[in-house]
Formats: sequence, structure tokens, C-alpha cells
Amino acid sequence: MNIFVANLNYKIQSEQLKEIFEEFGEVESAKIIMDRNTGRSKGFGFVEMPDDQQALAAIEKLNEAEVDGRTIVVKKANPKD
DNA sequence: GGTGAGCGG
Repeated sequence: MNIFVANLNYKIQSEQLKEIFEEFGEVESAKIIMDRNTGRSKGFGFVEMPDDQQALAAIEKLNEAEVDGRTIVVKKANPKD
């Protein structure tokens, strides 16, 4: 399942994002969206979890959770189609 | 660079 994560602190990186979700289940990959010009975080990212039930549980538990002093927002990612 | 809603390389 693809997961959208927003309101992240700019210093959070893909590896940190992955660790955050790993405490609630298996994480296949995690990616912070970086600005292509500055190379800095855009403040949001995506996480892929192979187990849908763990993914949904992680969304519920990590949404509005405090990470590095910021309250993050976690949702299902939009389908690509 | 930031308070609201956001959906990518």
C-alpha cells in the first residue's frame, strides 16, 4: 500500500521516515520528496508497506503523531491510474 | 521554507 505523509519537518529524511513506519509494521520503502533545485525536503513523502493491514494501522497511529516536534499527517496515497 | 491542504523522482 502506498502511503502519503505530509507536514513533515524539513530535516526528516527518507530513512527516518522509514524508521517511523517500521515501528508499526514492515516497510518496503520510504521516500521524502525533495526539491529538484535545492535538494531539500518538500516537507512530505511516501511510504510503501507490503502488508495492507499494517499499512492501515500505521496510517491510523501515525496520523497526527508528533515527529521531531511537528504533527504529521498520514493518509493513503492517491491511486496512480 | 511552515500552519492549511497537500500526492512524487
